[in-house]
Amino acid sequence: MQKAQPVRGMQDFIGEQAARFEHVVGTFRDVSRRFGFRRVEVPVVEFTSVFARTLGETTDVVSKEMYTFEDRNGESLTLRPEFTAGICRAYISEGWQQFAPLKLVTHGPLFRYERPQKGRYRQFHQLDAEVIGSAEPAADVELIALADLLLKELGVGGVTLQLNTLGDAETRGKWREALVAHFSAHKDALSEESLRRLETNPLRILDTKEAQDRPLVDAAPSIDAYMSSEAGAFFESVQAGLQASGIAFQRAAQLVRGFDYYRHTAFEFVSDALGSQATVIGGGRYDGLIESMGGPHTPAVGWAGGIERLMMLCSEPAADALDVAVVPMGAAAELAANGLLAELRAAGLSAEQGWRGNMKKRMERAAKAGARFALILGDDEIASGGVSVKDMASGEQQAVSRDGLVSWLKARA
RNA sequence: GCGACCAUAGCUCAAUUGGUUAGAGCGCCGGUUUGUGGUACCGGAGGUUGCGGGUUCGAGACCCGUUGGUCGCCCCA
Repeated sequence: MQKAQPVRGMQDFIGEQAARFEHVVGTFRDVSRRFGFRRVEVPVVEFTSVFARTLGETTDVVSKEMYTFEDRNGESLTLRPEFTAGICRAYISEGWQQFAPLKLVTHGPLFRYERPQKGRYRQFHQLDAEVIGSAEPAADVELIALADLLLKELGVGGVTLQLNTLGDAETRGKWREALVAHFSAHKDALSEESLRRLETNPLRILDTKEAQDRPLVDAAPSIDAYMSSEAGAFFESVQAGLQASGIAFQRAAQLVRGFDYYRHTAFEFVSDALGSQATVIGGGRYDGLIESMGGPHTPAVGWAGGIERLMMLCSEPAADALDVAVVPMGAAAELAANGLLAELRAAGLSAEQGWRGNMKKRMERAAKAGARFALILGDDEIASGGVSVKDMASGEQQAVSRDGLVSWLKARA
């Protein structure tokens, strides 16, 4: 039999890792609640067409990088590689138009069939925030402010916000044409990679890592020259809103999104500590997506952030402390400990006991569990109707009556 | 899909240019103390050196394959 092992790119978390995961998700819940975002739940599995249609049937992304399989009815299903498409599908099929504008958050596992590397796994986890049904730049500002506060509360340092605009449909189209014309005129100077992108995804040439492309990219036409007055005003408004919110950003002219449904704002919070997988939170406005999926024209903006990447960058969460460890000695005390534990837990205190071993062993377990107090319960205590309470930090020990025990502990724990 | 590096105890790592019964720290279990932890001392369990083949008198070490990991490329929704 094969040795038990996880599927490639899948991870198991325990201890500090699990605590960090919980810390990131818990902070996200808390911060998003303060912004008035509501939780939404959508399936992990969708019809393949939900993702294929929004991503383009022919791209690498669809053909090679999705977990796609046939179910027993021969239907092509896909484990979600992102949140947005599924949420938009739900928006259309559940008639959530009636609730618009919607401020939604969710988090959970996503799946991409890729080669694992630093901060990139086949099953990974993201936080996700979307505003659906609002065309106002204020929605973009609020969404970015949510991400900004989240990073601050997590204590993530060394992150900068990069901001760009892709303009409206008209601006984007003209700019794209100009870029294609520019690069096509200098094909002989382009790297092989960029030549390929010229055919598949010309905007992404701006994102090149090839030094030889640098001069051409720097000389490429700027979107600003093609910006419609409406698109220009929108971008100005977003920038002014960020400034007024006290959120620092950098204009990143090379920051682009390949798909046509992206409009206006594009942004990424980029870390200087994660190697080549540097984006911690990325998002933008996708006014054309829901329409392209067969729904009504619906402006929307959103972002997603990788939980694993945030876990690597956030400050270490405080270890969970245990209020009370019960240390029973003898059969009568072990029996009595059950009632004592029930009482403590019902009162809101965290309490557990060592299930076996002599007193030394149980005290060791109490210390290892991080207990504030050890409650020693033996024949002497049962006879006197009290409990010996040891403060694990100071080592001081005193007798407390059984009747007043819970209130005594609650006052101190 | 491509490239580089890596794989020894539960974990982190040793093992002289290929040489005999593969070691240590931490952790775990037990004891010094059958009613006292965080520090001490003593003892113990735990390895077909990822897996398969090859070279050699002899392989943890060298070669080939394979699986997995790490980092990068492609891609990045």
